[in-house]
Amino acid sequence: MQIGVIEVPTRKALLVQKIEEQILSGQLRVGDSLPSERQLQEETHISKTMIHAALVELEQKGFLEITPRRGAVVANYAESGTMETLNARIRLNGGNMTKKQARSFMEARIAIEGTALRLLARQHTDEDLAYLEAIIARADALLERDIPDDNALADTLFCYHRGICLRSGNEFFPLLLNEFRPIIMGFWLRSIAVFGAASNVHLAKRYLELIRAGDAEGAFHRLERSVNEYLSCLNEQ
Amino acid sequence: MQIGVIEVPTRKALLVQKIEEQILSGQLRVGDSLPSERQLQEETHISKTMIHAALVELEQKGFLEITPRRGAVVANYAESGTMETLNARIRLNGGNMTKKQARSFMEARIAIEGTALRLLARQHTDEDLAYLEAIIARADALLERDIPDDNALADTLFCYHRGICLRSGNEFFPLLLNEFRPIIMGFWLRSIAVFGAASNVHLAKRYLELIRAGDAEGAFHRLERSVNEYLSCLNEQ
DNA sequence: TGAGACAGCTGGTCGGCCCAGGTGATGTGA
DNA sequence: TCACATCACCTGGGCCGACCAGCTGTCTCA
Repeated sequence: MQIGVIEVPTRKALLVQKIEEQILSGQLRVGDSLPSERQLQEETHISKTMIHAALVELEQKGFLEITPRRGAVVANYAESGTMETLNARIRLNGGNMTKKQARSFMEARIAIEGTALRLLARQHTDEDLAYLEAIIARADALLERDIPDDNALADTLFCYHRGICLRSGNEFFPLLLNEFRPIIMGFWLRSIAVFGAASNVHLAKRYLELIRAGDAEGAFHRLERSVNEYLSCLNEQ
Repeated sequence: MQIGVIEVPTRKALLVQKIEEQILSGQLRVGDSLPSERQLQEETHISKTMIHAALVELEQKGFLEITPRRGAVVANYAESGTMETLNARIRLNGGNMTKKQARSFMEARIAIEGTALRLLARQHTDEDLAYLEAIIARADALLERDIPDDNALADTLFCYHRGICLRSGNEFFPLLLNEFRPIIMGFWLRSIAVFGAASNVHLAKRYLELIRAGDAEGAFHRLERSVNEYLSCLNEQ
C-alpha cells in the first residue's frame, strides 16, 4: 500500500473546510448569519486576520455573502456559486456526483466540448493535429507500461480534450475545462475503470480521425453517443 | 456627464494589479521567481501581512504558484488559468475584449445558454415561467424610471439569463454564468448602449414567449440571431 | 572527507491598532 | 405618548510589526 505525501493543512484551510461542511450538511442554512469575526476568533482561537481571510475565500467560492459592517450570511450557493462551489460539494460527497450532477456534467460536456469538436473539425491546421497526436502518443506510452497508472492516463485524457478546446480557437473553452478539472479527472478515472484504459484511448483516436476528415457532425455525434453510453452504464448500477 | 462613485483603492489591490500587469505585459515570465515577501515589503513599504494576502489572491487567480518556505513563481496562466485569469486580462485592457475574445464569448454563450434555452423550452413548469416573469417585471420597472440606471438593468438581464440556466435543470450552467459574470455584465452594458434598453428587455420577453410555446429550436435560433447581430455590429466599428 | 549543527532564509500566523459605517437603546422635545 | 435626534457599541476592512515553524545552504569539527 501507498501512503503518499502527508501535507499539514493550514488553520485557514481547516476553518474554510469546517464552515463548508456546516453549510453543505445543512447545519448552516441559506440566509443564516455567521457569528461575527471577533466571535469566531474567540471560539476557534484563530487570529482575526486568518478568520477574515477564510471568510473572504468562502465568499469568493460563493458560499457566503459578506456585507461590510453587517456580517456574513450563507449565500444561495446554487444560484450564486461558481464551479469552486460545486467542486467543494462533490469533494465533500467523497468525490461522487449525484445522478443529476452527472447528467448535468454530460450536458455541459456536449455543449462545450461538442462545440469545440465541431469548430476544430471544420477548421484545423497540421499543427493542431500534431498537437493532439503528441498527446495520444503519451497515452499510448502509458498503455504499454507494465504497471498501469490510471491517474496519469486520466490526466493525459484531460489534456487531450482540453487540447481540442484549446485548438478550437475559442479562448473560453479551455479555461472552462480548467475550472471543471477536478470533476473531469474523476469522470475519466471512472470511465477508465468501467470501459478500460485501451477503450478510452481508442475513442480519443477516433475523435482525431473525425477531426482530420473534417466530419464535424460525425465527431459531435460520436461524443453524444459515448456520453449516452456512460450515462446508461451509470443507471445500471 | 456622470463622474460616479470614486473609490480609494487599497494598497493590497494596487499591489495585486501591479504584479498582474508585470505578468501580463511579459516583464515577469512564466517560471520566474518573485522576490520574497520581505523583499517586497522593503520595496513597497507595505506590511508583510498585506504582501502575503496579495500573493495569495494572485495564487487563487491562477497567476502564481506559492510553495511554503520556498517562494512564489509565475504560473503558466494560459494553460492553468481559469475564468478569473481571463477576467483580470480583460480588466487590464480597460474592460475591452479583443475581437477574438468577443467571438469566443459569443460561441460560449450559444453553447451554454443555447443548450439551456432548448432544455427549458422542452420542459418547464409554471413555476419556472413565473420565476422569469418576476425578473422581467423588475426590468420593466427599471425602464419606466425617469433616470435610467444601465448598471441595474444589466444586472437584471444577467439575472434573467442566469435564471434560464438555473431553471433548465442543469446544475452546471448557472455556475458557469456566475464565473463569467464580470464579462457578461460588460456585454450587457454594451448591448444596452448599442441597441437601447427597451430593445434588450423586449428580446428577453421574446425568449420567454418561445419557452412558453415550447419552441426549443426557435428559441435557440433567436439567440443565434441576436449574437450575430451583436457581432456584426461590433465589426462595423 | 563526511556528518551534523547552525544561521539565515522562507511563507504562515498572530493579536492588536484605527477607521467608517450600521444598529439599537436612550433621552429629549413636541 | 410618540417621533426624532443622539450616542455608545458593534460590525467588517485595512493595516502593522512581531513571532513561529520548517527548509536549505554553509560551516564546523571529528
